[in-house]
Amino acid sequence: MARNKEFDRDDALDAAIGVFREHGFEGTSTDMLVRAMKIGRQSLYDTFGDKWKLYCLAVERYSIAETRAHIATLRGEPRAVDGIRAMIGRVVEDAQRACLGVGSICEFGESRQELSALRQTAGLQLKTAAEERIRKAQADGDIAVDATAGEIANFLIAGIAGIRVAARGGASRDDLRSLGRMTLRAIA
Amino acid sequence: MARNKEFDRDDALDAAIGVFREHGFEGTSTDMLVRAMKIGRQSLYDTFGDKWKLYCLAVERYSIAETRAHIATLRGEPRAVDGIRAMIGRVVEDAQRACLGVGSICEFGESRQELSALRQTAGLQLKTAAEERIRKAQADGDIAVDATAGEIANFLIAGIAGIRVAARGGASRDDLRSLGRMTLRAIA
DNA sequence: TTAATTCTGGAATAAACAGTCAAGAAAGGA
DNA sequence: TCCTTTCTTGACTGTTTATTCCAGAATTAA
Repeated sequence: MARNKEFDRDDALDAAIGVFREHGFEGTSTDMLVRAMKIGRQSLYDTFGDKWKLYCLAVERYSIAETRAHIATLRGEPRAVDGIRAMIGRVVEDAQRACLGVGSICEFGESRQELSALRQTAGLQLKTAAEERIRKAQADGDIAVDATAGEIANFLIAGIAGIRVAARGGASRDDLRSLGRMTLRAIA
Repeated sequence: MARNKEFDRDDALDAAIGVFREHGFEGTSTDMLVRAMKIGRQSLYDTFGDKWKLYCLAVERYSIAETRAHIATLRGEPRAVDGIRAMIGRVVEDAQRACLGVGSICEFGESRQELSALRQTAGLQLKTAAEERIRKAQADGDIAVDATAGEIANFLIAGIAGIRVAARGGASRDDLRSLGRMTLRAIA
């Protein structure tokens, strides 16, 4: 069995993610994808099916990576509240690049069940991990106890979306830092 | 000079807004627009130029109306903090329908200066009005004074975006109400 | 009524688009 | 070496798109 150059599927997906997060699904043409992914048109169709399947795979890969990064940051500090701070801090520092999750939510809402299912999986993972750390931080006396961990987790996740929309809308780095600070202040 | 049925330009624009906020610019075809606006294709091009100009006009009209509504709600209560609460409450209750402002930010970011300019105008108006009420509420002793009115205004606006993204992503009414409560709690 | 004007709807156009096809280049296994 | 497989390339197809054109219907002023 002869194996060829056989481009890296994950690298190609990462390139597709880069295009989709900047231009959305409808704003992206297959030509843009082929050029960015540096593969032949036929390889794209052979490997990923069609544009929609590729988009779904891109969103899935992005969600998994982003969720994993959030959770790693969340757990990366011994003190739970510091992990929460770090998660928000990471969002602020990375906010120049558009978020494919937010983009796909805004573009499609709940109209595609494939996307909704993907989001639910990733969202639940993140929320569960966040709740666990929030409960810990509450037990440490570092954040408010007059709201449930679930409420606080949802608030943090919505806060992240708010920061990312603000960034996409042109907010300065200082504005974003201020938003991060306010979001954290809110749960203290 | 003979004047005909002469469809209402604003009604037509409102219909276009309805389509654009649900499907975005790229996801909307001129056929969808013509059908929703209930005007002839030629009338659309005669009256609005082309699809992009129509989109810009739709975003402008939407932004003006939405900003006006925010400010009216903000000022609709004698106590400043109640106006702020009411503004967030209105967002929560109206969040089933996609926001064209958030949609256009996510779809185009800062890549179209026409849109960026529109947004800046509307955003500044809202921020200024919010700051004025925030300062009042601070003077009343109803909200925190350890953050500037500008910071709090930005936080509220980002919070609104976060609530709207959450809603678009399928959050329940109760979740949204909880987000509103948390956002308000944050500035108290 | 008649004339002027405005909207409509379908047809035409030209570009962009997603997706397919087929010939060949590259690369490794036999 | 030759064969098999995989990737590339460019051309091709058929559809969808935005936009324009045009003929006629509707509407109102004179």
